[in-house]
Order: sequence, then C-alpha cells, then structure tokens
Amino acid sequence: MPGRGRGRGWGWRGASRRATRLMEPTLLLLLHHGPTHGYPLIEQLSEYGLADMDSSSVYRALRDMEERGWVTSSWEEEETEGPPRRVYRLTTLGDDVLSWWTQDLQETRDMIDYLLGAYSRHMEEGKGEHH
Amino acid sequence: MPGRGRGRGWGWRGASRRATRLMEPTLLLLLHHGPTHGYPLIEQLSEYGLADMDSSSVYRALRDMEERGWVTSSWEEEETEGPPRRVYRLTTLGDDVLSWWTQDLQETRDMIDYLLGAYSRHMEEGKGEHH
DNA sequence: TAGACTATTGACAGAATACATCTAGTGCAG
DNA sequence: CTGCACTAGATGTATTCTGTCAATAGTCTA
Repeated sequence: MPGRGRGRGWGWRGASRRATRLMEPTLLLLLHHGPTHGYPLIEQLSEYGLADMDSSSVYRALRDMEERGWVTSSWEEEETEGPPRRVYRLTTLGDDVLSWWTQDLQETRDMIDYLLGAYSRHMEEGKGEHH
Repeated sequence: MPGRGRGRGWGWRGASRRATRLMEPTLLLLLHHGPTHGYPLIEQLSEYGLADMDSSSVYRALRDMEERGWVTSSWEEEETEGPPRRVYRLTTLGDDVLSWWTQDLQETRDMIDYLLGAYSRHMEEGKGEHH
C-alpha cells in the first residue's frame, strides 16, 4: 500500500470505499431473496467480501434506500428475543433498481477489464521498464 | 435510471463517480507510457471510457498525485504554441502504485463478478419473480 | 481586436464517509 | 441485583470528496 499523501486519505481502518460502493447493490440482492432485518443483512454482507462494514453505515444505507422508495420497512409486530426490529422488504422499484445496478456493474467491470488489459499488454511490450 | 431520492443524487450530467474512481489508475497507466502534459491526457482518457471528464478534475487528480509523490511535474522550458504547460512524469513510487492499483482493480472486478453471478443464479432459480 | 483553441488553476456548495455516541431489550455470570 | 455482553437500530458531526463554474493566460486566425 503506497505512500499516503495528506491530500486524500488512504488510511482505511475499516471497510474500503470499494466496499461501500458495492454495499447498496448487495443489499438489494440480499433483499431480493426475501424480507429480513438489518442485523442479519450485516452478517450476510461478509459473504460478498463486505466484511467489517460499520453497522451504522448499513442502517443508514437502508434508510436512504427507503427514502428513495427502493425498500419499505416496518417494525415487527411479534415480540421476539431482543429489542424491536425492523423488517425490510424490496419494493417493485427496488427490483428495477437492482436490475439497473447489474447493468451498471457490468459496465464497470468491462471498463476495469479494458484497463487491466491495456496494462498487461503494455507491460508485455515494454518488458517492465518505464521511461 | 431509477427514482432519485433527495438523499443521494443520481443527477450526473457529466462524468459519473465510477469514472472518477477509475481516473487515477488510468492516468498512471497513461503516464507509464511516458511523460506528457495534462491536456493530451484528458483527451486520451476518453479511450478508456472516461470521456466528458471535467478538465479541472483531471488537473486536480494530477496535483493530488504529485502531492503523494506518484508523479512529478515541471514547467516545460521550450516555448511552443500556446501557453506554458507542465510536463508530468511517473515516479518510481508511482510505478509501484500502478501495480498495486491493478491488484486492487482485479479484486474489485472479482467482487463484482461474484455479485453478478449470485444475481443471475438467483434469477434463474426464482425465474424472475420476487417475494 | 475579437474570437477560438490550448493549458492550468482556484473557489465553493453540496454530497459522501468514517467514527463516535446513544437508546433499548434480553440473558447470564458473579 | 448489578454489571456485562449481545442483539438491534438511530443520530450527530467533522472531515473529506466531488462536480461545476469561473478566472487567468498565451497563441493563432479571421
């Protein structure tokens, strides 16, 4: 990990920016499987390489997505063990957003592939040394 | 493009955030080919899908990278057509950063692939309808 | 001498982030 | 019966990041 200038911080202690960016589509995908609570969602995120996510940012993301109408939430009626909790469910709009997100992610992946391809081609030509 | 909540804006007129994130590694790669000026770099960015980048953000990225020691720059001695211009060149550190970046980008791509794979698998099982 | 093009810099509002803190219920060890 | 750990979720805020607009400046052409 390269030298950190004062300018922009690379001093991630917890989750990376990349992880944060992928959080919303991942949450949408998880919710596509069915309604859940926030806490289990946080745990499931780590399956997608999104471990060490701060719980507050996950809850914040869920509320933001609710503001945009991608999910709805309601307090669970039945009292279970522990404090009251919300049930989050995907809306039809959220469903559309998810499929739009997959398109966007594919484009992103293609751009990365192009860049990586250019890099390795260039490295092969120049055999590593730079000018 | 889905419904914009007030919360986070999706109203990009010009370059997307994705483009911004890919700008720095792309600039490093371009500079790996040899020293150049800022203006031609901006033009070359469009080859990598990074068109419509505001020039000031490119220059800002260059200055930030200079602060971090990834590139150096100096005013060009020889007077050519047009105003004075800077020559940017990659440093050894910048070279290391570039190879570190490619690792990072590969990880990102893998995460996206995993997510997209999970999505399409889920879609195939459930045949499109959601709960 | 007014544009058009090349080249770079500065300023700033608004969005995104990390991090810490706070409320709250349950169950358990001591 | 007290404190602690765990589950569950919300809020506040300082800082950083980003996009956009505007300014400066040299050269060339009409």
